[in-house]
Amino acid sequence: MTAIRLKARFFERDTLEVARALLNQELVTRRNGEETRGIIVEVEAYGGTPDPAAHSFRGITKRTEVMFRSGGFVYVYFIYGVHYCMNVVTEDNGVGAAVLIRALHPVDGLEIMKERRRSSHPLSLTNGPGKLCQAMGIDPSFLGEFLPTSPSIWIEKREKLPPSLIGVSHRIGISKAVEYPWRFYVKGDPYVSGRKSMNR
DNA sequence: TTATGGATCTTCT
DNA sequence: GAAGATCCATAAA
Repeated sequence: MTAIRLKARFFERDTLEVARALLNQELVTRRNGEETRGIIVEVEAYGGTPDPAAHSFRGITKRTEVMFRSGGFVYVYFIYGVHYCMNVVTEDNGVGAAVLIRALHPVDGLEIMKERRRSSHPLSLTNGPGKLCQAMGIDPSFLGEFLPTSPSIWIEKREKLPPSLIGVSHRIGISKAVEYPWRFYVKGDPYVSGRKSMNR
């Protein structure tokens, strides 16, 4: 079966729909001919409807400009002076919504990931937003890339995950609008972020 | 095994 | 000047 890249249409939808649909899709990056691949197993939705926790809440700024583009662009930001996090922009031009990729299940390029992450335990390669960016080589040079056409980053289509396998919870690491059930993850996947023992 | 604090920088107040 | 969509090392129990 040939791999098909997700098109702009996929991302130009309701943010919560896109968030759920992104689970089980395959994220690919290519840097210097080195390819890394991982299945998306955990995401969070931001923006769309009024969302005080989203970077776009206060309107367009230099930092959040990309988030207001049409669906399919890549929004990368630097956080806590240490880590990068990656989002996929959703909905139409001017909305200001995105889906944060929180965890991947690595499937290809494991050796490259281990080098970039300086070895460490296999399970902690991509089980968190900062970690997966490091493992996939995602940095500010990916900011503003367009997934449907970019030569360095894209998402390949896989089977849609049945609702029974999708877990839902509140978002992690924020202090506003904490109660929104906008975090989605693949039930039972060992790469979902969180403390090692919390995998029931 | 769980809890706590440091790292370190961009953006907005 | 302060806080933030995090991670990891270290300390305590």
